[in-house]
Amino acid sequence: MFNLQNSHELHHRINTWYQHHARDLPWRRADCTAWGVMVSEFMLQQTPVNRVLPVWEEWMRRWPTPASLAAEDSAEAVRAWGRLGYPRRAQRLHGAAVAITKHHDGEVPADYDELLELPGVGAYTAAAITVFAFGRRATVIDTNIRRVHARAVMGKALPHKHLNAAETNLAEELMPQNTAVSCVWNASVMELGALVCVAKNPRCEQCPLEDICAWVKEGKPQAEYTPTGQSWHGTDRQLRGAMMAVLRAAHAPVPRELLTDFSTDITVPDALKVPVQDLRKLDSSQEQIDRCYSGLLKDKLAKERKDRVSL
DNA sequence: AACTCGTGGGC
DNA sequence: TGCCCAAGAGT
Repeated sequence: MFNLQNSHELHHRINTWYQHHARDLPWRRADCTAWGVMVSEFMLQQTPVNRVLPVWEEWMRRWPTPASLAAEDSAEAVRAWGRLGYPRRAQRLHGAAVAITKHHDGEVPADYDELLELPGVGAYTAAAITVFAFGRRATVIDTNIRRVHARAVMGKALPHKHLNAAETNLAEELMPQNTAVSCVWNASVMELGALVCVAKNPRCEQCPLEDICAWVKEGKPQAEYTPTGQSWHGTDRQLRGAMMAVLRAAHAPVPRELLTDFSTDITVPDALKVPVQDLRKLDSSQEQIDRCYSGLLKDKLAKERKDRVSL
């Protein structure tokens, strides 16, 4: 394990690397609002930067403040979310905008605990907004940071399956005391994990820590477990994703048949520009279809009458 | 604590 | 090609 007494060496190396290699992302610019940072953090949950960029730009243009989003129906948020995935994030972001408008005078709160109260904001997002939007001192822990810590400090190929107290304690111990330095540190470690210390085929020759990395020192031992893959083909998720595509394209309630009967040819109204090829590839049981249909209603991605569905 | 929730690029 | 995985949150 890396000697924590030398953590200032880590700070200096990684922060210096960041000065030269950080991407110029719009939500990192000085003129980006706290709301802009918040929107980016929601979109970046489990979604790569390159796919977020164009959607974020559109959202900022359309909803420059929490109040402007809160004034819309949540269905518009889900539509504007497009194919980013995990559409409940759009609902939660809309819900957070409503809460900010109602309880925080329309301003994104700067306090960690207040942020945590907002829908869709967990430990990571609350810390990220605290640090990146307000320049306050908080410990940011995401998948990139966990991986860098696991390798450089612990000498492991991957972090534990689930974030635990030991990892959290380590992250807090590694935090620079100085607030301004700590903010750069959080961004730097995350960026290093995103660009260099990546999950597969890490670019160690580009890493500022190569000569002191505990994992490299140990000869890059393999992971102690193999991550369980996320199933997709033939699952409810695939089917629900196809249904969501239909609902996003529709601006009026959709007949149940349009969502559930795609065993043969589907006649889609011209006004409804739907990627039906996604639907036709599916081979789902009626039971599965019903389950997904109910799930959409249950998730309030759809509502009201059960024979017609809308966002 | 373990599962579930979408989507698409990279290898 | 098929599998891996990505700035997590909620239950």
